[in-house]
Amino acid sequence: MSDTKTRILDAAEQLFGRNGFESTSLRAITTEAQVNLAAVNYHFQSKDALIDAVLERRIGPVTRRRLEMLDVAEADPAGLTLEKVIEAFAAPVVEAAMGQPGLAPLMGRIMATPGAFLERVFLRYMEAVKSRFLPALLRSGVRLPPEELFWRLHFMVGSLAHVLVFAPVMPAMSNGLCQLNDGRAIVNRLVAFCAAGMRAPVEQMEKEA
Amino acid sequence: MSDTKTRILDAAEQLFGRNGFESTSLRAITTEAQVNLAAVNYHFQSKDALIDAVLERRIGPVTRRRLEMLDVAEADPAGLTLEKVIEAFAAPVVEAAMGQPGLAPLMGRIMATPGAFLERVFLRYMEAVKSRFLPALLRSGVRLPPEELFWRLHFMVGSLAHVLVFAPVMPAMSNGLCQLNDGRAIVNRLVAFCAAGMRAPVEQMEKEA
DNA sequence: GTCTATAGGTTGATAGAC
DNA sequence: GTCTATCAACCTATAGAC
Repeated sequence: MSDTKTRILDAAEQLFGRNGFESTSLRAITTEAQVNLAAVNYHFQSKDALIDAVLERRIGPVTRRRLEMLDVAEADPAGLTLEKVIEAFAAPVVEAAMGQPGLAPLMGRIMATPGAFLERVFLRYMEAVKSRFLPALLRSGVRLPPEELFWRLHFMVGSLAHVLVFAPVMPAMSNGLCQLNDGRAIVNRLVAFCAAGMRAPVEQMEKEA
Repeated sequence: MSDTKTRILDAAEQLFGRNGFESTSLRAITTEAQVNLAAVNYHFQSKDALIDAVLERRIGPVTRRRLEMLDVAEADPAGLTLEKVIEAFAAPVVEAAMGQPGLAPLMGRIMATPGAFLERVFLRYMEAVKSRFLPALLRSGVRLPPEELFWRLHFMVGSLAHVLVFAPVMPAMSNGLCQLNDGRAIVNRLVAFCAAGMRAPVEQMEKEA
């Protein structure tokens, strides 16, 4: 399984996460993967198709796991808490990211980069997630005006994306205070923070003069 | 004031925000600014120096405003609430970003991109912010283990950065539900969410077997 | 200060031998 | 499937006329 194609995918994943898609040259990838430059265009057709393949390989399993966890949580409607819904959203991506070194920033980049790449991913995977998680949030007892709910979901995704993007530098940034070896602990902190934020009282808007 | 130098800065700001630093060529900038290609290297010395100038122009005022607002809040120690501290952190950047169309994604990108650019900005501006805001948080009544506090600050910055990065596409992404014309309203929502998150009870960590 | 012209390097992609 | 060699297009930066 350590054939050329896989080695290219592995190297591309690391470098895309570290430097972004457009700043990563095919030459950098083939050097890191120790394969020939032409191998990229043989196994994939273009750099764009390689990007798709890199995303495809990781996002599919995470999306499936998210929906699985949500299924489990929703199987017991009475016990469906806000925390369980948020955990189903956050845990799969955090665990996947922490399990494979260098994967986190790529995941974060996908969530935090608007434009062509996000749309490509969003339309293909996130639509299913959104259509399942929004109703689940409501069923879990969240009572918010639609606009407020959308903003708070946005804040939540931002927290999650930020954790992933900064994962490689987090220990250094915090002077060793924050470590990443325990993905479960990170998810727990994130869930506690976001659940409390979701339950915050809705600010009354002042009337304009 | 609409001289060549300013036109370059304006165009660079827009394009850096939209496509990132490395994906934006000097040609794209000079075309957008309707100036000659060589003007960039005349007025600035290099692309790297241009990036610095673009950042410098916007971040300085925001940093000053942040510290000003914190000064005002801390002038009345009894009334120093968590909300006021978070607002002093978030409001200046949101208001600056919303005031100038196209500026938001650049601000978000600065906050959400680790690596050379963040370090350049972080060391020059954020160190002052951090050294003032962390103590202010404690004085406002936050009682958290240092590790937990750092994580929650990280979550908060992530929410803020995400709002900025996605500002241009937020209305479309929410099917028109979330608009950006009222920066104050966004800050209020963000403050409510993050303050509640900061006040969340600390999750008890399970002992490892 | 503004321009043209160009140097010198890197990129993605491909043709064709093995 | 893997390689070398190469193309055309792009990039940043600069030299030098005006």
